[in-house]
Amino acid sequence: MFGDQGGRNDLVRRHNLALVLRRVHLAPATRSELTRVSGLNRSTIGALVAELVDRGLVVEDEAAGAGQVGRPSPLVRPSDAPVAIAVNPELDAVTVAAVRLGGRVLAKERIAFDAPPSPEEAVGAAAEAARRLLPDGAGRIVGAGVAVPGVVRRTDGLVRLAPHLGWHDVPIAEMLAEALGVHAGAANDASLGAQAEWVFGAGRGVVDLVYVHGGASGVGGGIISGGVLVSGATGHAGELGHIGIRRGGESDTIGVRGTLESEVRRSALLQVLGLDRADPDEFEAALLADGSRPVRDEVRRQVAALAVALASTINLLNPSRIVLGGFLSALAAAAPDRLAEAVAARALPLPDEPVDIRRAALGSDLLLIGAAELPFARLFADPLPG
Amino acid sequence: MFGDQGGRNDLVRRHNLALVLRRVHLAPATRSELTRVSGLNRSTIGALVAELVDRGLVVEDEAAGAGQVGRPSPLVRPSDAPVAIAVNPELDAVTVAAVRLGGRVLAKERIAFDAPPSPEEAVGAAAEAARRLLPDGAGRIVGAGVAVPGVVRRTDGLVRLAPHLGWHDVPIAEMLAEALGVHAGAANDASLGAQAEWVFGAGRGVVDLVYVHGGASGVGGGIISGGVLVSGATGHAGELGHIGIRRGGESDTIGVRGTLESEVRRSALLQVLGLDRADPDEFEAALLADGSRPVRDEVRRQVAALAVALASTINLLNPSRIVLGGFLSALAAAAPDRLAEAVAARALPLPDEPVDIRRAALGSDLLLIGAAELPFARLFADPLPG
DNA sequence: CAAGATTGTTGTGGCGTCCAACATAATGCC
DNA sequence: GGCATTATGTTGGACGCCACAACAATCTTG
Repeated sequence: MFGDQGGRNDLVRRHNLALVLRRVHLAPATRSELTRVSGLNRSTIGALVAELVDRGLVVEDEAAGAGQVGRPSPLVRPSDAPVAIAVNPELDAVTVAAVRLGGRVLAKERIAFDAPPSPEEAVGAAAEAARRLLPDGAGRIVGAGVAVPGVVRRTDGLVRLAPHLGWHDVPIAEMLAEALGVHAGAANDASLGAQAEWVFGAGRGVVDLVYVHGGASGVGGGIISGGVLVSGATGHAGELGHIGIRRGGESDTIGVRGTLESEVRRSALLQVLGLDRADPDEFEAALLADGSRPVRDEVRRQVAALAVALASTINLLNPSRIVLGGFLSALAAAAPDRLAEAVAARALPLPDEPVDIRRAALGSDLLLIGAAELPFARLFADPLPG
Repeated sequence: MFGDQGGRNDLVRRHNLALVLRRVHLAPATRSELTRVSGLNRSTIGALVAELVDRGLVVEDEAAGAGQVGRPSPLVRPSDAPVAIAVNPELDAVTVAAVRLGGRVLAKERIAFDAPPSPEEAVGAAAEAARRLLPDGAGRIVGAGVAVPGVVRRTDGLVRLAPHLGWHDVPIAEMLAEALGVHAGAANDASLGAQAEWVFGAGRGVVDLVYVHGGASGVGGGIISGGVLVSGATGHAGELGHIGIRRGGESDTIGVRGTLESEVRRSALLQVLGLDRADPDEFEAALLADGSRPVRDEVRRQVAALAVALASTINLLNPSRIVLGGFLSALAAAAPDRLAEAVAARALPLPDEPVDIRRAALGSDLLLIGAAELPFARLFADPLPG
């Protein structure tokens, strides 16, 4: 908690405030629940909650008593006031949302583009949308976060490389902070998706988790180890798409051959399905419905490739759960047993410690919820000035 | 630091004691240096050091003043009294050592075996050796650690699988604790080697590190992320040997084909070198001296395979440094540029953030120093009762 | 409606660190 | 050699934070 620094007493206070706030962010809880999970004294929890209420970060509902004996404990829920601006630039659009604590998407807007938006266009669209989404007094913006389809340096939100957008060394966080007047962060989209699934989705409560996201343009992911997001030295850990799984093969988006991303592609599945484009639900329905030979073969091929990469990841990181998102979720649904068997065949032979492979639980708001976690994480790190 | 628990004042004290002790364990430091790195007050550092001295964990040397203006600051060094027992069972021997804080190997003993030692034999040999290494009053045993060539559950030191020793679900830590009368831990040998290189070797000061160890029986490793050893859900993260890198190929020690361990093998190098067996120095000398075609080809083949696995690991974890130990150190030395280029070709194209690939710095004491870190880590977690 | 149970509230005490003033011990200049 | 300067150890008092205990509040149960 204090890192390499010496701990002072006021840091204890900050830590405990963050603990309560983060817990309430995960899910509303009564004061007595907070007391139990934190191990702190009732009186201390009372003081902490009171301070957070003072700061406008949480609210207390009187209602609670659900048939329990004893004095009812007030339910502590995140306040509606603090709002994070989440931005997700893509090939053909920029999506902007206002997100409340608890991962509640308050309002969302999609601004279409004909060509990939430039950084300036994306920031401009985000700033305008933010003003529309949050008319005066509708909330207090605590920060902003950008989910970028590319390699992002997490420390300062510099987009090192976003091939599909054509961005290269773009200080997107800085630009957005300038435009909005609040602090902004940026990170890889799949890595933020991982965080969202971890906090609110299929990875809830799990401490060692790997999330793998299959997007139209490639495969990415995120790693949570010991309850902490693994960011790596410069913050772009989690690039599962570039795991090497075979010799030769086709090239992926960064020109490397035989990687997960070059073998497991949504476009190849669309092709055998005879579809031009499809939204996630249509895609999955088509994949499950079509039992033709070419589709079965392609699914088998891709599941086998995915299994190699997952097994490598499992042997490397020993997660207790793997969450598959994007089109990988549909791919896994098309052959779940085959996938599980292929993974088990290549992973360490510990049959009584099987890895739990699941489908992502969050829908289209995934990346926006994840992007909002960037400013919220800052809030948790130091709840008071916010 | 406090995990999910609420922080209390006495935990701050414990944290700060551990901070000082761990820092002194890394390298002796003056009190003023401790003040600077911790950010704590002079008076607080004084009190913390005094308490650690009281407990017999550190000592203060009067000498220090190296031409500096001002009152000289006493040098704080780890005490000689606390000793950890380190045990490393292998195919043909059990090595036991007494290790002091600071990673100083006080005494070492190798007990030879004709057949792989059984758990009982290994523990018996360790207990006997410990008595010989530490006659009465030569120190206070703070705990024991076992470096096992196999898959070990870190939480309780259960050997899940050690194929070369023929061990399966052996509670080795428990057995050793029973025999020695102190707490004992156990972990995978390569993972402990990673920790040793991180603390005292080529990974010193680095916060995001991957260590890869090439042993006679296979390839293993360890991951440090954000200054914390990644242990995974059950503590056997770091099995780099079983990363899949190609289709087909030979089987590795757990029967999977086309893994790093099946492609990069010491025995294959020994074979082309025409050697039956060789110690590490002889092996490296022979590899560097022999420029014949078969040797060059085999080195190239293995370097290429290693590069695929390293690049996958880099893309997954974004470490700032990779340390190669065991025979991989010699392999890298035989073709350093080729390795660097092959890795760069498959890693994310960020040429200004190159990964620093280095050879291990610690010698034959690596695993013993790493094993000793297990009990020492416990000591740091709670310095007082120890 | 009373007993029992659980939780919020309040005031006191202990613990750990910071701070400021003072003491100590080196260097550097004369 | 003596004195100013500088850096650090040492000591006592103050502040902040949490635990604890006693009391108050409010529910369920019979």
